[in-house]
Amino acid sequence: MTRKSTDERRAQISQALLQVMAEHGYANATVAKIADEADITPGLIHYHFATKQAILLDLLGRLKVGQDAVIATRLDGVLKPLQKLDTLVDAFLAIDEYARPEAVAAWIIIATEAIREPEIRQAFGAALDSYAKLFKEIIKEGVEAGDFDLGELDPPAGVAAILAAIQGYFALTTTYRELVPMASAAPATRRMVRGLLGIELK
Amino acid sequence: MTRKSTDERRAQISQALLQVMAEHGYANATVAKIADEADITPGLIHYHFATKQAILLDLLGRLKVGQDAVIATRLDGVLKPLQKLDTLVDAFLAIDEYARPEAVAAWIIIATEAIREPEIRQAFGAALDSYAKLFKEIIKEGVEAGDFDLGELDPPAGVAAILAAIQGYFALTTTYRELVPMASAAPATRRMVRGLLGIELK
Amino acid sequence: MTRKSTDERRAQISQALLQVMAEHGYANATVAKIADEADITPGLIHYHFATKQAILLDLLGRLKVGQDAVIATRLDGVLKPLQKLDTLVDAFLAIDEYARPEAVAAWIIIATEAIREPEIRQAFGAALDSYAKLFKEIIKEGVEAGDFDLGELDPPAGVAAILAAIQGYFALTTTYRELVPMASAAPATRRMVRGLLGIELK
Amino acid sequence: MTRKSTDERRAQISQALLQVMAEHGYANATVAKIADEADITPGLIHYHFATKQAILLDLLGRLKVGQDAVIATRLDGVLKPLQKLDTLVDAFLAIDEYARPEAVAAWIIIATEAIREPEIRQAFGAALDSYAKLFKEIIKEGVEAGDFDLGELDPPAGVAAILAAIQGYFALTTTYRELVPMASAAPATRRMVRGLLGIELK
DNA sequence: TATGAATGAGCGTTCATTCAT
DNA sequence: AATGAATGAACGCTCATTCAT
Repeated sequence: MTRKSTDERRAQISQALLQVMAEHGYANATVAKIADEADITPGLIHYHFATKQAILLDLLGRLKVGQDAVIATRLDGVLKPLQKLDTLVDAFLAIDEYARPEAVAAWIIIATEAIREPEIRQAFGAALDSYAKLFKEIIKEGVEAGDFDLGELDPPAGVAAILAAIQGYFALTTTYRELVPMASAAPATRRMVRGLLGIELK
Repeated sequence: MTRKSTDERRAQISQALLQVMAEHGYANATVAKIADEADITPGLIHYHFATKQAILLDLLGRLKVGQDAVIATRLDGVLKPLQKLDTLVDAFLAIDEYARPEAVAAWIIIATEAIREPEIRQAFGAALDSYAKLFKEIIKEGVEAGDFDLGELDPPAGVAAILAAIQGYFALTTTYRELVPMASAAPATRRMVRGLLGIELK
Repeated sequence: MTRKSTDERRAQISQALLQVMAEHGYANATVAKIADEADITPGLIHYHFATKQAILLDLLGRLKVGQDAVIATRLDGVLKPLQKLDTLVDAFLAIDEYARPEAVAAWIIIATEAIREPEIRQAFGAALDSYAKLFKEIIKEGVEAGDFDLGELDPPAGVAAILAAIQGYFALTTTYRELVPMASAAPATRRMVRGLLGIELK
Repeated sequence: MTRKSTDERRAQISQALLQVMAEHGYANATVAKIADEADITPGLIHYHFATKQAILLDLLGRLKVGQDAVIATRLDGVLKPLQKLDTLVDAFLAIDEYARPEAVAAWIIIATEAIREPEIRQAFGAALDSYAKLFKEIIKEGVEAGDFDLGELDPPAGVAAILAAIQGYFALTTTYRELVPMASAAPATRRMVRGLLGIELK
């Protein structure tokens, strides 16, 4: 076995969990399967991670960091609130919506695991909060500029709606892709966002 | 233990799974816990269901039947397509969006389990299809009547968008309720539906 | 596998632990070895006992109950304090001192396990306390009757000394029997008791 | 890490085992914990000791050497057999009976480990033999001088009794100290020794 | 001498399922 | 229809030991 640094191994193990989980779910992503996927021994996994759950938390962190990087890159130079929202929606759902299906699957598996596991719930909630904050700032910006009109709703409700649409597309494309026409998620969500924010469709 | 008819027992066991699953997830909903919740013995569960998965499938069927009944009742007498959509959205998300949180939790747990278990995937897909068909007919009706304008999208894309929003709200309220303002899901979704279908907000 | 009542099984499993522990110690008395000794499966052990430690506690209880029965029988009809003490010393150390070496080994293994395991410490302490109480009453009786003279010591110190002698003989006969001449433990302890209590040897 | 001579390291590791064992027992004194206590790495432990058991044997040797030194010092200049016995009893049990509780705990843990591990049994037996020889010579001396009268017992039986009392006090103070009144072990044992050897208490 | 990543055998425990009653 | 003892395969995890560096 070639020796690797701790961080390399941790990344490798998290990726192995990602792959295995996409096929088997979390509970059935056994340490043995993860080890097999990573081509290492189960003992080594527990040398780098105290528990299986710790791998999931590490994976969640890496998914978040990766997505944050994508968002930051795409958002760079975008000025208008509506364009920012479109960019964000694209970052989550656009053409590459099928690009990393395992990552999307992992996301909704983590969400489900968060129901019953407080530590995961907390980490998942923190990630969601971070995205929510991003959306909220943009929506407030648009409201203040007079571009957006939420009607009887307040910005947090608008944020929740957008996140729900994204999360729902994640779930649908992962569990029952046949229902979602190719490349329809981002444009449909853009239309929904406009309805939500009281913006005239041209 | 008083003897009960097979169907009563099956319903009782499915409900017990619903309760246990809401707290522990599917994998950790052990037969012993289900038996405990149902106040019967593990052996009896396997007298009525060959496998644990069979209980989940039975539960899914009962959830569907129950929801169908609610929808049929609410939809009765509603004529206009947009009103029908609003009624459906309400049936899924309205004030009683928190009314049966265990049932909602069960739904998204089943969705996640569908990722890896073909038989569950099929049953879950059938349930989704049934709802999709309902939405599609209404959308087509609205499009033909000239009430709806999907722009570059086709009806299946519109259906997927609405189902995504509903599914996403289910997930969000179950995993991270703090993010979703009380009673905002249905009105926000109504606004999104209008945007999606190109309907002017009054 | 013939079916047995829970209590029969529990007794059988505790006895199996006793046997295995005498040869391998507690840590190396694996559930697999215990199951093998009892001619059952590891799963069945955990059907009757939640943890391996629970078996040890059960065994301790059964050892105590057995020893208490022996003591009660022997003490029956004995009136004088010194005779009572001799009878007790005999009950612990006499000719049958080698009769159940596994039980004696189990006792000192439990004592050692008590060092680090609070729950075992508590149960072991309770058993010791029960014996201590017995000795203390007899010593007080003898002191009040003017038969015993502890010098500068108080009854608890006398009790501790007797228990130490018994415990020490248990340890020595179990770990290094060659050092203890056959059948010398009880008579030597009787002499020590007399010295402790200031009684003239005839 | 500053480099140290082999013997320094071995002593350091043995002491670390002593500390860890007092809290966790032998089986649970993992090499990792020992390394942690010694502030070195697990690998280095196996550079200095082939096996974990070898550390225990080394520790036993060091405990013996230390105790021998204490005994030699205390015994220096003591002439009469009974005074020698008192001095020895004190060396094992006197006021400093609580002085090095870890060492006492280690001793009885080693005794228990000796039950199942031949190599440890042998080393432990050799240590005991050495103490037994010491006691035996003194007892013989006293018998020949007419100071001691063992009654029906022979010197080895007397030796065993004294060692049992000491070992028993070790066990009791380690596992259930509440039972042993402060500073009572040595005086009580002195009285027991007198009874054993037929010496009139003044 | 020293490190710490890596191994692999084995541990206590869980649990869906079976089956004698 | 119902019980609950029993099975056996698998699980997450531990740890003494090895070894490349």
